[in-house]
Amino acid sequence: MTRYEQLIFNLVNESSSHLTADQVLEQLRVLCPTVSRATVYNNLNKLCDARLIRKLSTEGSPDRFDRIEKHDHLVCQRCGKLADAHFADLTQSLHDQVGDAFLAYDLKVFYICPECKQNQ
Amino acid sequence: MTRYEQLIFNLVNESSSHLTADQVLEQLRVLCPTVSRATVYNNLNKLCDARLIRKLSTEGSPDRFDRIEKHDHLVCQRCGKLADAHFADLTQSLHDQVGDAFLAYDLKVFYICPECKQNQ
DNA sequence: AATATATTTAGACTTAATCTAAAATTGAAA
DNA sequence: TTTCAATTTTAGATTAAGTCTAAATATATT
Repeated sequence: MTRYEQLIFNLVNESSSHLTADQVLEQLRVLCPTVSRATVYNNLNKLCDARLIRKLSTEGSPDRFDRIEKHDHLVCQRCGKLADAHFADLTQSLHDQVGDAFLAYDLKVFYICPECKQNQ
Repeated sequence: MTRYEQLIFNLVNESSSHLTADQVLEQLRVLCPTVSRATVYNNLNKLCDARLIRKLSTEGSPDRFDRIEKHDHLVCQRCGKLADAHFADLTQSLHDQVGDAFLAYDLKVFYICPECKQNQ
């Protein structure tokens, strides 16, 4: 693992906030002020390919990067904010239904987050 | 409902292939050769806001639009192709876990599609 | 028919992400 | 170590998806 790969892996894993590539760049520049945007994308993609982190495509906002550890997400329908959640595990059930071709799943639960509920 | 709203609603509902905005435009131009890209986006977004269709954010490809009727998706990890699927319904269970804030959910199941399995 | 409201249009603009080709770094072999 | 190949980084250009703008057109209301 290269230095940047390690640093970016750590940033994504230590953050609880599903960083965008831009936010990773911003954080990384604290330590390495000259690092380029392309390096951030290169390494984020490499880490995704290696399944060391995962990419979350969220509607209407740039992709976000998340730790690989299995968990689900709550997505606020109003403000778009993401929150981690742990719902009942579907792996076994889906594996049974899909067969050996099954790899993984992604469950997004849409709701109105407490802050938006308050301000409505 | 305006004429274009209706036409676009029909296209999305009659297609089994999760059309992108560009594909909707292409289809629509068969009937209305002068329709503009902005009109397609305007109406797709209006239909989404009205919950008459839904948007699928898929990683690495443009957003796709789908009928609203409840169903899940299989996503090929290799080629990215989407296929419809019906897995056990989670609505009740999620509603119980999330409470009244719950709105809906989106389940994507990653796998290797039969064609990719063949060619590997 | 007159007027207000909503929709459409073409094209400019924005944003996210990728690509490019040169420079810098790393690592292995001699 | 020096040499050479392979990898990584860089800055900036490019691409692609989607939004925005403001004028023109169409629709609805009185």
